[in-house]
Amino acid sequence: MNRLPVAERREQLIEAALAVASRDGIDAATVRAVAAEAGVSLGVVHYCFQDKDELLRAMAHAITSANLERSLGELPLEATDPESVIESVIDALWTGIRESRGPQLLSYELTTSSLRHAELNQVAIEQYRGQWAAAEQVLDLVERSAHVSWSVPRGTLARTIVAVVDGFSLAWLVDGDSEAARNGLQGFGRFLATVAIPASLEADAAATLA
Amino acid sequence: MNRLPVAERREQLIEAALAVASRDGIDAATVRAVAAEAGVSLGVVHYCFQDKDELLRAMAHAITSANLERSLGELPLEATDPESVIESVIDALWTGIRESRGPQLLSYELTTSSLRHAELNQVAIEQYRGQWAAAEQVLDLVERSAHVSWSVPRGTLARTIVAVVDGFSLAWLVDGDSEAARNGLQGFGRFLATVAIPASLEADAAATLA
DNA sequence: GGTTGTCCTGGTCGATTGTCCAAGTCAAGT
DNA sequence: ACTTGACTTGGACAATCGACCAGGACAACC
Repeated sequence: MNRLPVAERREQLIEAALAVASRDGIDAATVRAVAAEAGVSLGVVHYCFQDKDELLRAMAHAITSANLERSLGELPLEATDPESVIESVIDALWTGIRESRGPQLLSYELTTSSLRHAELNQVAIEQYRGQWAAAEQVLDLVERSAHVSWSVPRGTLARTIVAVVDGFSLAWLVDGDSEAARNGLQGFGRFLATVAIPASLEADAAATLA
Repeated sequence: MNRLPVAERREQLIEAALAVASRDGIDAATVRAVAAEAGVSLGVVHYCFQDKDELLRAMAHAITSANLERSLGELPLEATDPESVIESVIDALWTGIRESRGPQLLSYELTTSSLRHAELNQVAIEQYRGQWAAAEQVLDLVERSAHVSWSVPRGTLARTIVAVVDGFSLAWLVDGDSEAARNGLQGFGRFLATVAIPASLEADAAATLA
């Protein structure tokens, strides 16, 4: 095999761990399986990572980042009325989820594992801090492109968004009913629209005054 | 130790497995740990269960039943207006959840494990079929005691309820913020009230006609 | 060309796991 | 009292795991 500087080898092993764990579950991501997936001999893993836990933490960090990029990457916004903006945002979000079943399931496995094993202590809370922040960014986006503000505190609303997406995603992982998940999320989107108050009047007035 | 007929011994072992797994996680529920928790020697487990998987399936069935009983057991209903009924139902439900952190986390561990391991294939879908049915029963209850019907199909609404409760529960398991979870669920309850249409007129009319 | 340090090899170790078994114990029925 | 069958015991087994190490291979630099 070709020699690599340790930093690049780490990235490769993280990718391999992600592939194994997404495909076969977190329990299948043994040191040996990861080494085999990367086409590397056993000792390399312990040369690049002190622990198996350090590898898992790095993998968790990687998948969390990937999830956030996927959530915020697309978002084509053309419409301006709140209902349409929210609908298209949810559609893009849900499409991203349903196309990554393995990583999605792995995320929940990581969350529960983190809550049980002290070595992965910070993983779960980092996942959710990231998701809550991402949800707030989505709220910002809708605010700006639909010219609305929210009648509910942003933090509360962001937490609700994450909870609802989590809940429907989990149910979809179990029974595979994509239509039910999509419909449920769109129903939540219509609720979201009811707590969006048109800010055009006050905003325009403020802009005019300035 | 005292001798027991195999049926009772099975129940005892299921309880022991539930205790170990709720306290230390599903991975800690090894055959040896369960036997030790029950104060029984190693071979007894394989005398009562063919597999470790059969024990885990029995444990999953037990915790699912327990969760459903907990969700439907209490529910003190005095108020008659939809908002109050829904509020008290959600309060009781959330109280039940926050007082059983271990079993709640174990439920999610079982769900993800079921989705990865073929031996636990049916566990997750049974969990959710039970929860969806329970949510429909709660909707029935609210219907009858608040004299409303729903402007959204029951199945859809039940699925949404389970998703929202799941989502907020998971977030609470991660960051432990009980107030945020309670507020979020009550906010969802107020949304639920908006899709409840007062059926008193038609119901009374129908009753009068009959 | 020799030296130094980085990177890789593949085998070994102890611990833990699920599974199995030969033997022991005890209560019930004859 | 004795036999039968149900229940229990505790050790042994192979498999798998994370961790470790002595040494080989290679590139870069003096």
